[in-house]
Amino acid sequence: MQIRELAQRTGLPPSTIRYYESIDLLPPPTRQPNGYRLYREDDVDRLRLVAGLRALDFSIDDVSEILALRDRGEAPCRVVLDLLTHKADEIQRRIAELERLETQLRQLHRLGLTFPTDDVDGKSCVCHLVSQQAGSEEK
Amino acid sequence: MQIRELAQRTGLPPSTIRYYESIDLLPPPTRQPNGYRLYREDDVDRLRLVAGLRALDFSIDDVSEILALRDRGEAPCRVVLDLLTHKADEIQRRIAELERLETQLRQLHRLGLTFPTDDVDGKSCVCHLVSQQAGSEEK
DNA sequence: CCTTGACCTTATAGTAACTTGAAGGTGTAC
DNA sequence: GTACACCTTCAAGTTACTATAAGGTCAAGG
Repeated sequence: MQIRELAQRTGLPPSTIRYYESIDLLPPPTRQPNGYRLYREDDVDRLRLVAGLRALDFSIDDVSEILALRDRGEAPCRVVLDLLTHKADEIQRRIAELERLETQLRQLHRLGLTFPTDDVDGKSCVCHLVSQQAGSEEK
Repeated sequence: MQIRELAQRTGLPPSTIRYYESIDLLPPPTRQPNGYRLYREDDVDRLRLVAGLRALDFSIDDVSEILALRDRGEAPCRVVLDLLTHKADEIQRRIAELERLETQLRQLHRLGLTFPTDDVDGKSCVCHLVSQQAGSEEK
């Protein structure tokens, strides 16, 4: 099958498939006499695993590692399971962060509404509120 | 004050401050005879506004726009207020997405635990579950 | 035979927002 | 005089692609 069919069966655009090949995530496929890439059925499997992992927000590096295990004949399940937990925890933290952020934004908005919107001296302006965040935070 | 002090008072590393200058987000400061950058008090204010907006996840482009308004003597409050609401809505959507993702990850993990972890044929492996995501989704 | 259109190819650059590294100058303390 | 902590510029690296340019291939229709 040509690259377009592989693309359709995995949900990834051809450009991404070529990109994956260029970074050695996918092995170079055989070529037709005219130079076109020619894929086989198990390329679909492999790429579906990649697409699935990427949809779960795993990094390319994680995906590489999992594919490498798989290529060495080891079952990557244990590793994948660990990564799943890790990733879920990470996302939980990110959600908490974003929730804090959203609260802040809405609060600033409410506060901002109580100020005149054409005050340029910066003292009773929402910008003043925003500025105060800096310096009061660390990471 | 030198760049390090400005950095400490705004919570940004010196490299970021130089970067902001290089993309014209900050005006070039005066220089000491030895070539070192020399900042004034109101540079702290300006950079704190930038840091505050970035901490609220506003893009550099948004920040530029707000600073441009401020520099033209207009109060950016109305614009900032609009952006605040926009951004809060955006974050709300992102949170929903991440929550869906987290649920998926945990579910896969639970499912994965019910499978043998050393099965290489790929049929009863968590990898198989992951692969199935691709093709069944579209965007 | 020629053209149109849908494919395919490679290589290069652009995206966002920085960070890191190289290579070197400056200023002060011991 | 030599560590050391600053400072400087410039270039390249990061992440995961996407977009563009410039061109080759193939089948159908006129």
